[in-house]
Amino acid sequence: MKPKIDDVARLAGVSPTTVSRVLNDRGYISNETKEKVQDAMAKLNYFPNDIARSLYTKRSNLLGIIMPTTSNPFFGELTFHLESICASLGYKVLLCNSLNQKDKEKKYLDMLMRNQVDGIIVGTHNLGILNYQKQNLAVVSIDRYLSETIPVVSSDNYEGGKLATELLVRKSCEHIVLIDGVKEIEKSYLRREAYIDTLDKIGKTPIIYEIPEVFNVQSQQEIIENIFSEHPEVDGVFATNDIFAASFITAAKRYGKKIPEDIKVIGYDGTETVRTVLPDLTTIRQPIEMIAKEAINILLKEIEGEFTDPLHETKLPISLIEGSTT
Amino acid sequence: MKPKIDDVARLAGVSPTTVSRVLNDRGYISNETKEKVQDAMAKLNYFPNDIARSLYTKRSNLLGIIMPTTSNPFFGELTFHLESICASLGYKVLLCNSLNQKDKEKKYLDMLMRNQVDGIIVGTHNLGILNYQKQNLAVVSIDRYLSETIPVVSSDNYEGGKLATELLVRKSCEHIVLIDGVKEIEKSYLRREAYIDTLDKIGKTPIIYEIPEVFNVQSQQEIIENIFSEHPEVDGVFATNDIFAASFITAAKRYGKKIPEDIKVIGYDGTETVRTVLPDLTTIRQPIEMIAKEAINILLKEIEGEFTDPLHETKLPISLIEGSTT
DNA sequence: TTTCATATGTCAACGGGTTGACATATGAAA
DNA sequence: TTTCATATGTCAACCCGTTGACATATGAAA
Repeated sequence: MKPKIDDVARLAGVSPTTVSRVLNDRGYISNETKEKVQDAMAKLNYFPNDIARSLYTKRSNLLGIIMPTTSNPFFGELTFHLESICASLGYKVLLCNSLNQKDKEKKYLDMLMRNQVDGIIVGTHNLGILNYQKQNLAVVSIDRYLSETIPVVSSDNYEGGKLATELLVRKSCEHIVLIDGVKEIEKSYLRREAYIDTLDKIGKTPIIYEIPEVFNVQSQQEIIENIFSEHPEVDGVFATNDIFAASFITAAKRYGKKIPEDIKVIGYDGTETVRTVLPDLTTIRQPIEMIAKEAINILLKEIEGEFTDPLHETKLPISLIEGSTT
Repeated sequence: MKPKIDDVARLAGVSPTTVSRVLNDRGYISNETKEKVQDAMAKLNYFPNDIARSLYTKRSNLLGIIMPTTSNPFFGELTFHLESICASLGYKVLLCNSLNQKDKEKKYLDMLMRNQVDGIIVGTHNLGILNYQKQNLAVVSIDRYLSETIPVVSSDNYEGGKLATELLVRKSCEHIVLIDGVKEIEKSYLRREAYIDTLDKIGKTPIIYEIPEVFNVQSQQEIIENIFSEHPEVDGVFATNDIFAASFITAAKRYGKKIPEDIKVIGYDGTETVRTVLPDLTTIRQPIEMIAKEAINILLKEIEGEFTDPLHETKLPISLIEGSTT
């Protein structure tokens, strides 16, 4: 059986209250007693039961992180930073990979509520559910507009979309295709809007390809290949994430198109992984670590009840990284 | 205040015990009562407190996952699969990114113990700590030999290393360099051993480059660049992960070397991300999902106490994916 | 000598849900 | 009419650590 506080007390020859005082650094304890207790804990291999602790204190120090999937480099890196920061602040992280599936998100949310998480960081977009379940729960969203009461942290998507499109225009692309995710209600499409606006301004027509199953490589490839038959004139591609961009480049090679000579390509995200594996790719880099920091900042304020602004939105700066694909 | 079981009971007009009976599907309950209770729960937005529940049942249904970093595509994908499978089995996951740092791993382990996890899945290699802290804790390791009592799940690293090296030999490479991580005590180096054995057999000398900070892109690049000055004759490279391979290819380009004409390169892991971003890369693919499944299988058996074999090792099949870099 | 900061003990309530023991009531089958 | 499965209630103990109230003891400063 696992040792409990009474076992420690007995071995150390003190009362359970004293052990608790040592554990929580409360009241008066002599160094001598403190050491005796710590020795006993070490000897017994005692770990205080945080579950019992949480029950009494009503603070779980648990945060939920709901992401589509840590398989994706953007979310994988985001999750890493989020968790690292949480750990440094004494928060523990319950990880949820929802794959953007509504039913899974619902289940995960339920699970997080039952586990008394102090807050939730959301990187997926189906959680309209949150509205009425919210109650006092602290929530912060990354890059998704979930509801009017949930603060959003994102990078400057409009600026990013503008920078990307303008670069292609500046490089004399005449037929610029956008490869994007599917337009859904809960998600803002600022990258797309910037693309459309920028083309509008110079009298060009947007050509948009939507990839529905973000995490299904197969269908992704098929849709991208359609571009070559349906728009053989394409000479510029703005992909709203680097994976799409990479898939396009692969397809382009198969179709005998040279990059950047025949077609210029710019991606989005600029994750470390893609920067390492495909350093040539021109992309818009998101400040992933900064996003993580800011999201947690806001969430902690919500948890402490210091946060009141209902329509809070944080836009962090992006940067253009020019490789050799443009 | 959050509603509790008594609030639900009051609203439904039943006793708390009856609510508990509904929650746990225990004893006799009429459908009518069941519905009344469920309605009340819905109305109050009640979530049973899993913390209180765990305290009594002594089962947290919590698993700890300790990985170096989810930023890395291999571990990101592994974490995704592990978490997904856990979720489908009713287990919750506490995520830990240790960056392979001993002090962090120690802290994480401590945290997991305090949180009464039912088991731990380890993908890092510093946990000699586990030996004496282990007690009754169920642990399974992925690809690392932590101690004699901890089962290991991995893919067939020796076979993979052999396949990779043999491919380079078959493609007439004369000077084959291995790019590997740093050799440490707790980790097995079967990929490296296979490389050495294979070269030995045909009378060639191994040339090994070790990259210490797996997650520091900077130093990684520097070490790799040394290859060109120290071994300009190199015409084949076996990198023990795809990221190293990609870094080498980048460096090779900078040095005016053509791949595969001048130098042939094979990587390791074959993650979806790298397969998408750099599909040309020849690599040894690990069955990541299968590894995750098997690890959890074993862990659950340990938790249920059905597991006895102390020296358990599972080797899953790898496969060669030939791209155009060899 | 008095006073007070320091040091430790005892005790019980508390957090929220679970469970076993036991009581009671109803309606259908034997 | 008896019996029993079904249905629900009451009650208290339990899980484990925390905390406040209160008692007691010691030694040093005033």
